[in-house]
Order: sequence, then C-alpha cells, then structure tokens
Amino acid sequence: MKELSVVFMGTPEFAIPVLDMLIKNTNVKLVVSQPDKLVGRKKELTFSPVKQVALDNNIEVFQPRKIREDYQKILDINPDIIITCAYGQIIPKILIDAPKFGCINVHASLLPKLRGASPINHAIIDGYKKTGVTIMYMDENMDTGDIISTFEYEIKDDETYGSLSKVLSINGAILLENTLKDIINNCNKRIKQDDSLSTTVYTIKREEEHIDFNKSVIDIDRLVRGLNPYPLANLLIDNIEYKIVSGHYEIKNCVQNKINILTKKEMAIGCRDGLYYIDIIKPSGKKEMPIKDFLNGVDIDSFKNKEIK
RNA sequence: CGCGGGGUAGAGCAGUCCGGUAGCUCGUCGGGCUCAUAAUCCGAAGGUCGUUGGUUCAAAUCCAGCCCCCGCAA
Repeated sequence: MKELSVVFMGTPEFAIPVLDMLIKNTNVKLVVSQPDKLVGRKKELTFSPVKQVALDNNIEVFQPRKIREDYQKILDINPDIIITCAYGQIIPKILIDAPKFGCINVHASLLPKLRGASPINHAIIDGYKKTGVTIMYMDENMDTGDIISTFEYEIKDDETYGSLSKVLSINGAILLENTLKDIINNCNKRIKQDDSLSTTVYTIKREEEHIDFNKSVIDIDRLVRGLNPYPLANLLIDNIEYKIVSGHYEIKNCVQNKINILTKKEMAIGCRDGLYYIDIIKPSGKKEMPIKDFLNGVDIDSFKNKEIK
C-alpha cells in the first residue's frame, strides 16, 4: 500500500493513531488540520496534535479556515483516497467525489448511533452499554454515509472519556489498517445506515458540565466520567467553582442538594436517589487533589452548611 | 498589555494588611495502650517560606523585577 497516495484530514489527539498508521503504511502527501489557535492565558499560538505529528514527519500541512471554499490545494494533489478522522469541518462534495477510492471517515461510535461532535463523551454520559468505531464513506451530511466496517467495545463501569478515547483511537487505527486493503481492492462491504435508529450529539456546552444534584447518582457518575479528564464536571459551593475529577455513589435516602457527610476523610452530597461521594476534587485556581487533602485544609464546621449549586 | 486565584516540611492549609524565634492538620518514623486497629496517647524527623535584587538593626511579611502552576474568557 506504500504507493497509495493519501490526504489525511484530522485535528485532535484522537486522530493520531490513525495518522501514524497511515504514515507507516501509505504515502501521505498532505495533512489537513484546523487552523492554529491562540490558546490559554498568554494567547500562545498552538498547533493541533495532528499538525504536530505531520511536522515531525516532514509532511506538508494545510490549514484552511473554511474547507468549503478553500479546497483547491487538495484537488491539485489528486490523491487516491481522502481519509478523515475528527477533522472538525464539513467536507464539500467536490472533495468527496474527487479521489478514486473516495473519502473515508473514522468515527468514534457505532453508527447510526451517536452521530456528531462528541460521540465518546456521550457514549458514557448517556449510559450506553457499548460503543465503538465505524469506518464509513463520507457523504454530504454529518456521519450519515455508508458503513464499511466496525469495531465494537463494551463500556466498563469505571470508563472515562480519557480511557475510552484511547481504546477507540487505537482500535480505530487497527480497524482502518485492516479495512484499507479491502477498500483499495474494491471488495469492501457497503451498508446503508438505518436513519430511524440514529442519534446525534453536539459539542458539549459549558452549562452541560455543571452537575445537577436533583438527578440520579447514576447520571451524575456518568457525567463525571464522561467529562474526565477534560473538561471535568463542576459544582458551585458558595459561588466558588470546584471541578470534580472522580467520585463514587451509594443509593440511599438523603437530603437533596446538601452536604450529607462531611468528615476529615469523606464528603458526600445528597442527590435524588442517593449520595455522591467526591473522591478527587480540583478547586478553582488549584491543582486536583484527593478529597482527604482538600478537607484537611478547610474548616469543616463552617463548610458543613454551605449551599451546593 | 483580556479578568482572577496561587507558589510556606511528603500532602492540604494558616501566618503577609500591622516586619521581631516557622505554625496547624494529615502523612512518615519511633514508642505506649489494645485480642486487634485505619481508633487513641506520647515523642521524633522533616523548611535556603518559588527566584533575584532593594529597603531595614531585623523580611515569609514592605518595594521592584523574573519564573512556575491553576480557574474564567477567547
């Protein structure tokens, strides 16, 4: 496959195993990634993870602001195939139709479930039992094209966004490596998606990261895991924001929206149907720490009756 | 010059306004009590107070610069 000319389009960490695999096995002519952004307090110009890997391998990088308008460079390369993985922009039809083997996407869910921008987070947050990776032909809509192959994965009870993302990205790369041969030999499967079974998820909004203690402890636990290690679920105590890195729960009667248990070692907040124990917390402006260390530094008595929001 | 919090023992914090022997809790180590203990009691070790310079008889504390960590916003 070394002579297969490829244009790869991707942006975040998740796409890196796929890009690594392509660099190893094919001729990656061009990497397309989202434009550099000014990130952080100091507004430092930051490259996307995919761009960094491309640069490390001396592969040319193209970063159009709007791929919809600025795609000629890719047509000029005339690749045999375009492979996308979490690129972040809708690919125009003219690009999809250009390569002889088409335009293939690696998506982190079992389509038609979890189409859209945040399939890994939502697989956990929405309580899916299993998820996976789908390799598919792109079409003009969001994650609606024909399915070529899939990898299935059963979500563990302590799964986090981080752990799931890692498993799916590595297995996505393996799946693509195995599938690519069939594609270039034109002997791959091609299955239409059943749109009636589809679900769609969008970018996680800031307010979705806030924990609602009127919910079930199971939902709260899923939210915390689905947002770990980034951006993390949060709550307000006395209008100061705390991020919750991890916790565990117990189903029992309790006083909702209040700190129910507060000792030198434990803190548990009452939810609709049980107690949510915070295990690792990250106060605003501090590093994350075990709840025991956090409680060691606060005045327990004055903390006791604080309002949780 | 976007806004804000922070750097003090292995950990989490107080002390800084108002300069005067480095403090609390947890952990660690040693010992006591106990059938036993993560419980309790006694004791010990462990700090160039982020860094550089300035002011002062004297700086964690006041002044100036620099480095690093973090939350918001983008």
